[in-house]
Amino acid sequence: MTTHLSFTEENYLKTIYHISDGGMKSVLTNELAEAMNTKAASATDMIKKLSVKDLISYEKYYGVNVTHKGKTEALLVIRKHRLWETFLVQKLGFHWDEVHEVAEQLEHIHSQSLIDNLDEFLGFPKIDPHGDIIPDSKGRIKAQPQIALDQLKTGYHGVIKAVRDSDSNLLKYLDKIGAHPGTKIKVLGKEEFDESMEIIIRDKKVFVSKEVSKNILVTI
Amino acid sequence: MTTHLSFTEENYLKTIYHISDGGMKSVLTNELAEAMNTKAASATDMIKKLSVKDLISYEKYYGVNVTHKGKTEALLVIRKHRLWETFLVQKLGFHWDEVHEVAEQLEHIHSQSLIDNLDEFLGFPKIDPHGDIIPDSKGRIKAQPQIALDQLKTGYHGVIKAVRDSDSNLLKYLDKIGAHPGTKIKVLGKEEFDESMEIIIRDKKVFVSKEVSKNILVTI
DNA sequence: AATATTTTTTAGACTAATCTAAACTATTAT
DNA sequence: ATAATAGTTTAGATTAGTCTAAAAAATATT
Repeated sequence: MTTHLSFTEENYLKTIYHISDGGMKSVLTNELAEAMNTKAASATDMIKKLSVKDLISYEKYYGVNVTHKGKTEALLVIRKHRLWETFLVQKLGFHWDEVHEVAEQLEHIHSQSLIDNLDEFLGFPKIDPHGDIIPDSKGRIKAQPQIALDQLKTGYHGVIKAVRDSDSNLLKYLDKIGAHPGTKIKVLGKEEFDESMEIIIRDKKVFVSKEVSKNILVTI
Repeated sequence: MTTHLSFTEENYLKTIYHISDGGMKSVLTNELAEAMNTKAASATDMIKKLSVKDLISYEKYYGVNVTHKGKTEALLVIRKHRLWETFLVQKLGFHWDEVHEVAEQLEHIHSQSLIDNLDEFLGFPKIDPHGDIIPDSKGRIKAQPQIALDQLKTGYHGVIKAVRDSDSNLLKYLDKIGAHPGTKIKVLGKEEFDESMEIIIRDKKVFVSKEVSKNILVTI
């Protein structure tokens, strides 16, 4: 069933899935190269490889995107990543800003029973420490109606659902202001000049920059 | 401190450590190639690489062995392997004959805090599911006075301490006869012609072949 | 001691993933 | 519409790890 992919192939595929917003928009060669920290020439080569394996669709000089098969494979890698992150935080006492790098390695371990047993050991969690939904064992995920905080209108309430970026500094900052998945917030107002916004979080007023607000995903 | 080694370098080094009995005897190129499932030419190349890095000592046309530095590095990989095996059995419900392949992958994850936290999570175990001693975080290991069962004289008692091979079929067989680390045994006699031996284990008489008895490590 | 056999090393080639530099295609601006 | 620019692909090299085949060194046999 599951095509055997190399470490590198899995990483490219996962990245295409992510920067295409789960297959919603196509990805340009340069975008992919930048996201992978390689050069465009390398991205072109890998695009050809993944294309031959029917994991992405690709038309020369235009963007690429995941096929149905590629999407499933990508989600299975993401599933592993998120289960490992959950393990690291819940069982090994890691902080949510420390788990990304290690999970990047662990997600490539190939063993069906390992991931099945890990899932069971963790009690079949639905979300990871950053609030992201963990795909099921078939590589399926139910989209949640989330919007980025910067899209939320003044006066509205919301609940933080997830954090888009896994950058350690961002996560440490969110800790400081008390912004975790599950936390309720309210938008008090926005500044025109820098698009920063004032919000209420745990009864405190906080100003957050556009950089921050666009990385916080909320439901209304 | 820790030299950065590739996946393959770590595997070669670990194998050299193992088949040299922890540095006790030197390893021939062909032996190494066979143990690694590669060809002698590949072994020669890797021997040169590890030699330049001062992990093994090597004189052309003679065997190789680990240096002090190489021994420590090998033991740190073995530490990871054994901690992961312990995790898989104790926490994820794996059986002791199912963990080797997965641990072979997990042992190459590079993260000091991961292994430190795992060790703590497991309660700083001293031995793995096969009875092998887990090296400490500095790559040190205390040799235990163990002998292979086939060396134990008729009439003597012993306690199983570890199993040398991680072959799944051997482990399943040992399960069947009740031979686990900690189990007491007594040698009733040996057959000259095939070197099989009769032992008492959990109050039952069992005949074990030379193949089996040389893979069971005991203390008297 | 000379020859045969075994073992090890070298030489040269292959694959996966990467790079730089050059060539090619598409888009934008005038 | 054509030139300039931006983006993509190709061509050719490089590195790590592997291979086969041939050469070299050590060991065994007579």
